Parts: sequence; structure tokens; C-alpha cells
Amino acid sequence: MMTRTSPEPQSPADATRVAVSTVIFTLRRLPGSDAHQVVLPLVRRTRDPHEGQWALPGGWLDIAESLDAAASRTLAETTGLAPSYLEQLYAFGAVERSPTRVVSIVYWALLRADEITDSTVENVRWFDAADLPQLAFDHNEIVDYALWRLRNKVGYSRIAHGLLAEEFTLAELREVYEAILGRQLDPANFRRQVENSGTLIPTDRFRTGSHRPARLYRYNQDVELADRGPLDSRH
Amino acid sequence: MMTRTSPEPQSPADATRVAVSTVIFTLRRLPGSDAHQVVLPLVRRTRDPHEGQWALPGGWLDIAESLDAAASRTLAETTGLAPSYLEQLYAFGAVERSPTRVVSIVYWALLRADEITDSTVENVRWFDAADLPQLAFDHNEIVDYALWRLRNKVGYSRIAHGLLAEEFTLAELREVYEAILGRQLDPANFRRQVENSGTLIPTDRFRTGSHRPARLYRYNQDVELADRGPLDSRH
DNA sequence: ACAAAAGTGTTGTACGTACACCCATGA
DNA sequence: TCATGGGTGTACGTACAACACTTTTGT
Repeated sequence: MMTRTSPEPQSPADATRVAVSTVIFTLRRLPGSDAHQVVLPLVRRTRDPHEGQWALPGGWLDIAESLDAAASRTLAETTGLAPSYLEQLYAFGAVERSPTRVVSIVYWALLRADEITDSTVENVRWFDAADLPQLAFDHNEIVDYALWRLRNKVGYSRIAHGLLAEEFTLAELREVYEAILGRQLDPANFRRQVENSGTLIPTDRFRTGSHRPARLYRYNQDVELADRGPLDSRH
Repeated sequence: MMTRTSPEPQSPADATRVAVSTVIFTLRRLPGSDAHQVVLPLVRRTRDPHEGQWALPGGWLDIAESLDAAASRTLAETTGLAPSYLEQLYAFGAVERSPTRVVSIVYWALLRADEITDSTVENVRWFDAADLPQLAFDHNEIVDYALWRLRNKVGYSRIAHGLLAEEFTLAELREVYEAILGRQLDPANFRRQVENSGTLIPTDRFRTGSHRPARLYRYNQDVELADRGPLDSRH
């Protein structure tokens, strides 16, 4: 990428290292309620710096691996999880963010409730995104930004899909939105908005069990959202 | 950023290197018209790989320098330019994007017309963003994505400010929008939209010279756009 | 029958768009 | 005075929020 003469970078002793971390969101049903809260898994650090503190799952970038692949791999290695949605968030590269120079390419991910293997690796714990302890490095900042992106994106894309099973009721979809946005939505208006958006296909199956059965819907794979612009074609 | 035991990365011979590049946009008035076109500076490569091809200005990340600082520095070194707006775009890290492994943190920037020092460095040329030649590496892709971000962002933020002087007429502002969006806008409706947004402060000065004088406006620095969320506080 | 969630109808407000029209200046 | 861009008025359509109302189930 260099475009004019400049010194070769990075002698072996003090090279900049590239790490990849991921903020993984999922929803947890609050006991005795239809409400959900946004939760995310953190890993307890077993070595310095910040030994003992909670941190985002991640690891080093391999020489022969793309950034996306590194995010998936390190996620699996540290937490055993495979997210249903994964997107780059931001590259953090302040000099003082770690004792040694580390540039972190951070991803954010969504996980379906049924994808949570509770038999996960040791040293992993799930935290309420709204009530985090102090984390290692600049990871509190990073989670804040990821939450902001999640809340934004739920408004103009169909990422809620990443938190739901193949078929779902409108009430279930609405509860996802309510959990992410942190406020109640009018069921009647929500229904019309989402119906008119053309992103949902009604099935002829219903969710039964309590009161009047609710129709099940699934997402229309045909609608291109292009919510990542030209980068969408890479998927 | 590592959270569990993993091998130390990057032996000296085959280390991943971190580069920083920038897509810089500015407007150029089309001769004999009020219309503008989006143009950007490219640098001709003087060494392999892709020697002779045009590429985004950039350079290697220094060990003791933040990503933002590296973007500004490499920009000044390669083009002599100092943008009025600078924001991170995306981190590109596909394995095959360069013969040696390079992760590029790409920024995008805006430049005011008066900031273009035409006495720029050798090997720099300005290109119409809509009509680029084949560029080195994956830089065509990158510019496409940057253009997409620019067009998106002009709709919900006041980045047009980055392309205008301190004071400007509504027609000048509208011409910026028209150049970026690539279509004509109704002057009457544009006026009302931007007046109701509260982001503009009318001055008591006027731009004279042709026909009825037009009132000059300036941006209201007080209005927080938060169009980058929690990351805005870093500026 | 009744509670409660599913689903429909109606109304008001806000906002974007189209376009007719008036105003002020240079030539 | 006339052409031209600056600036105002108005009418229509869409979209969303609020909320009353009907439907269908489980108990």
C-alpha cells in the first residue's frame, strides 16, 4: 500500500501486532416476563496485561487468514461460538491502548438464542450489556460503540434476523426490537411497518399455545438491503 | 488483546504489515456551469508491486503513532494535503490483496476547494471519481465503498461543511449536495429542509455579484450530530 | 364468559415533493 | 425592462404515532 519511498516498517523487536476481537450480542429472556435483555460473552484474561479482568474474545491475526476469517476463528477458539451475523465494527489503534503496540480490528456479531452452547469453554461468562464491569484495555469503549451500531442498524436493516429462528411471530420480532432499542413499541404500528417493508413472508403456520395463535413469518431472502454498500457483495 | 494462550505472532520474515491509506474527496467546478464533480487525488506508484499504476495515497503505520495520526501524516507526505474532515472507513485484510501480507486501515477525507494546493507533490493527479482508471491493489473497490459512504452520510450529517468555506450561500450548499448525490435538488424545498434542521445560522452578510444577493450562512457548531456515536467524543 | 394476545381501522401530525408565484438585483 | 437566481406560499401524498376496536384462542 505504500505509494512512495518510505522506510521498511517494523523491526522484529517492536513490531505492531494485529489482533482481532469480537463483540457478540444475544438476547436473554428475563424470568417471568416477555422482555429480553442484551447480553454478551466475555473472557477472563489469564495473563498480563490486565490478568484477571474481563475482555472481549479475540486473538492474533494469522499471516494467511483474512480479517473476517480471523474473527470467526478466534471466536470459536475462545468461546466455542459461531455467530449468525458478523460484521466489522472499527479498527482501534491508539498508541496507549495496550502496553505493547496492538492494532485491534474489532467485529461485532449476533447469536441466535438456540446457538448458545451453554457448555462453553471455561473462563467465559455472559454479562448484561447495560451493566458491565470495568473491562481490560479500551474494551468498555468498544462495547459502547458496538451497542450504538446495533441500535442504529436495527432501524434500517433486518439484522434482527440474526437473533431469531427461521420462523417467528411478529410478537417475537417486536420483542427483539424492544430489547435492542430499550423501549416498548406499538404492536399495531409495528405490524404494519414490517408488513409494508416487504422483507417478511407470511407462512401458513401458526404459533399456538396461549390465546389466539400468531402467524409465523420468515425473512424474504430476495430483498437486497445493501446496508453495507459495495461491501455486501463479498458475502 | 489475546485472551487465551496462543502462539506469539509474526516472525520477522513474514510479519503482517499495517498500512494506512486515505480516499480524499473534493469538488471541482465544471467549466461553464454551476455543476461540480467529485474528484480525488491519486499517487503514481514508483515501485513494485503495481509500479506505474495509480493508487490511494498512504504509507506504513509507525510504531508510536495512532491510526488517525498516521492517516494525516501519510496524506501530507504523499500529497501535501491536510483535509478538513477525516474519518475511518474500513480495514481491508484479504490475504491476496497484495503479494506480501498487508492490512490496510483506510480513511476517507474531505477537502475544501480553497485547501487544494495546486503546487502539490509530483506523481499526484486528480481524477473524476466517476471515471477512474484501473487502480493498484483493491483500490477501485475501496473508492467505491468510500463514495457509497459519502453519499449516505451526506443525507444524515452535515459533512457538506467539509467542502465549504466558513460562510456560504444556500445555493453553494445545494450544489455540494447535488454533486455528491448526482441529481438536481429543488431549491425551494432544499432551503426549507436545511433551515428547519437548525444546523445553519444566517448571517447578515450577502453574496453579491449576480442578480439578487444571496444570504450567507454558517454552520451552527452547537448542534451535536453524533453521527459517529460514542466515537465522536474523541475529536 | 372472560382475559389476553392477534390483528384491523381511523385519525392527526409531520415531512418530503412538486410547482406556482413574488422579490431584488445586474446588465 | 428583462432575465435570472433568491426566496415564499400552497397543495398533495406518504409515513408514522396514538388509540379505539374486532377477532380468536385458552382457561
